[in-house]
Amino acid sequence: MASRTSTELLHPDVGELRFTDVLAALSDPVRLAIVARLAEAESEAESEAASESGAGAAGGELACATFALPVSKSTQSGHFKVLREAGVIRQRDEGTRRLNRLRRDDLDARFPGLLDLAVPQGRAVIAGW
Amino acid sequence: MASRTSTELLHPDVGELRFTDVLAALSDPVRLAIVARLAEAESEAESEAASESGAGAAGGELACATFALPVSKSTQSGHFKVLREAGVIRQRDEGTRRLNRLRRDDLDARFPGLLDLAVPQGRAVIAGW
DNA sequence: AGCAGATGTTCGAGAACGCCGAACATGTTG
DNA sequence: CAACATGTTCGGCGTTCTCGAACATCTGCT
Repeated sequence: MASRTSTELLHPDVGELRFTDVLAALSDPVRLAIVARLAEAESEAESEAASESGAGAAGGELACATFALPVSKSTQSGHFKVLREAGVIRQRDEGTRRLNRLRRDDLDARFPGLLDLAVPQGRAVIAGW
Repeated sequence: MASRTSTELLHPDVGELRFTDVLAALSDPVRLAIVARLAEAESEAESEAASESGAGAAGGELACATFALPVSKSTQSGHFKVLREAGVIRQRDEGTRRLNRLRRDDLDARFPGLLDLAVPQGRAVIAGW
């Protein structure tokens, strides 16, 4: 899985984030849906931490396979890669799964309001499926 | 001039604006620079109307040729077309020139805050030239 | 009217990118 | 170890982007 040869997952630093790359990453319905689902998982993790329950997406992380996307697996892989290299999500490997988390803090710091705009749009995409 | 065969310039209605198309339109440095210049022309026209002077970009409109862009003319034509069909700008023909204006009202109505985010980024692009 | 210049668009070719199925790599489980 | 599950990589195919060259339309000048 996850190409454990020697290459590590490259994530741009907060200061490295390029507006055009982030917009390009968010300008696709599938990727927008991914972002919306991650935002949902994020808030779920928050409320669960407050209520001390134990299920759900721990830490707001979701594996790639948990998204039921209407594209092939290889295309999904490409979409996650675009989001990661643009700095929209952060990925880490755990066992056979690759966990994804939204980089909300970094995005809010550099482009305040953008995620608040994109997430509802992503939800609308999902609603149309 | 502007292809006066029979096809009129098609502009999407405010309700027709698609988030993904707008983001894709804004995810290019050249187009971002165009938007920033139009925003500048817009505010110039505003202050001039207040002071009753007469020069500058009337009504916040700028002809395609007034942008000194580092791409070929045909590519510029394509960029303006993308912006228009995404609903970011409105174009109208006057004589031999095609005048462009930012659709700020429509964009602010559908995606509030997006232009406020994009315009400074476009200015940064111009500053790097 | 006629012709030259200015402003944009369209066309054709070559490069770059996106999506897919198939094959591969890695980790987990019985 | 074998079967399975999760993702990535590869090669092909179609779409999209960019450019120069040619074309179309309007304005001015003579």
